[in-house]
Amino acid sequence: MKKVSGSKTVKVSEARERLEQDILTAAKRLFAQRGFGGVSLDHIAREVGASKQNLLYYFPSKEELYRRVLHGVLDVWLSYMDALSQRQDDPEQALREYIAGKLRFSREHPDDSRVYANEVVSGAPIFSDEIAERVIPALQADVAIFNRWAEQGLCRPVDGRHLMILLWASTQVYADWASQISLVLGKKKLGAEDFSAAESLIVDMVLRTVLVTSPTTLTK
Amino acid sequence: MKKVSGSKTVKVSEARERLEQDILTAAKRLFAQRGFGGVSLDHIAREVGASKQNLLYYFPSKEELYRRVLHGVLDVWLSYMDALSQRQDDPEQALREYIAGKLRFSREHPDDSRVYANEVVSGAPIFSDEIAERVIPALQADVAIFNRWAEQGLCRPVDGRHLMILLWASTQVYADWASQISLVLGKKKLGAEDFSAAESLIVDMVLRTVLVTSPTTLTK
DNA sequence: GTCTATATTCAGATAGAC
DNA sequence: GTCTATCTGAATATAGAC
Repeated sequence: MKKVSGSKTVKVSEARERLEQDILTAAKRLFAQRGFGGVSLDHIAREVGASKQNLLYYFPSKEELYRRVLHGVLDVWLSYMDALSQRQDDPEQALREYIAGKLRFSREHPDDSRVYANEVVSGAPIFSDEIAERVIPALQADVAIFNRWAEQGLCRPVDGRHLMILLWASTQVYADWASQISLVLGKKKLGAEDFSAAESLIVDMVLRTVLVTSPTTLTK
Repeated sequence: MKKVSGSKTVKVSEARERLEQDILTAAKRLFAQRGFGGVSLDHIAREVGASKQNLLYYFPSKEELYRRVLHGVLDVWLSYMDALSQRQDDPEQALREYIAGKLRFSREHPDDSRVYANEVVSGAPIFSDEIAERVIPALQADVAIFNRWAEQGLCRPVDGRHLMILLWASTQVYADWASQISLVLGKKKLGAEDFSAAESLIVDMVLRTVLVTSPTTLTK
């Protein structure tokens, strides 16, 4: 459809895709906030100025819409966590970039993070297959890279699996728990300075724990 | 009612309290798994072998039931996080006990942790007042204790607020993300050995980061 | 593609008999 | 306290006109 050259067909198709995207975006925000069961099609439809019948023209069912949202979320999630494999020769730099990337994800895509969190907290009833097939291999690849560093004597031999768990936990919390963190920090919304304070601390802790040699720059 | 000495009244009252507790427990498990919007009164009622009308005799509405569940969850949550204030003279021991306590909470009360997580991820629409009144002061007290240690030179001057955030994130993740962590560790259910591995790593990282003097026992 | 109309099921909640 | 019956609204989903 996209490649049809008749200008009218293209226009219609573009409009269609725009609405489809709008629906996905609105659905993502609402699912992030209230979970699958807490959102109605009517609610999503009103958000994009359409009717729920119209919405069911684009997506065959609510669950299918949710799957589509989750699928997109996973794409984004995974795209932010390939830093370890990119700098396989330099643990310090790789870890720094990994932490920075995951925090950037929390900052730039909080709704994606929350949809994912909602699904995992619920035991991933709908998406366990895709998580097992796409997320777990990626995580295990990171663990493997870390373990290789340890074998090569580039890192202290800490448990790579638990280290990775700690890394997502401490970075994603800035998206998923933003409401409570705001209260603790005494501000309405988290800002760039909060994310960089978080980054400093996490990097500091991780490098102190895993590096054999003294890292290049740490707080004194 | 509880103090009435007539045996019949006591019995009835006991039965009533038992059912009320059963409802609260079942509701907690279901809310933990599917969030407020994902659970119906019918669902909860079936779980305890009662009718939903009967359930509404004990609790005036679904939201009120949810509030009661959340209130109980908060009691438990807070009871596991007063370790810092208990050992104000000894940062190392206090931090060790705090981490151990929070991990014990994740292990012993995963549903409580998940109900709380669900509520916070959703932006705490129903419970923000109680969180602001009960949780935040407790957290700020911990931050204050930590900052005092830093002033006294007992700890390095890291940001106490972000340190506390990292501490709940890295401990609660073992309850809230259990389904995904199980997949990474390649086992059906998390066991004692997984929690102690987590504890070792977290304690190791925190002590390396905040202590001025060398801690008593760390991995080499 | 979007609209009106509607089928159907299920939700939370209430009333009243026992 | 628990039951049957019922109200009311909302939810997902479908059918058919335009």
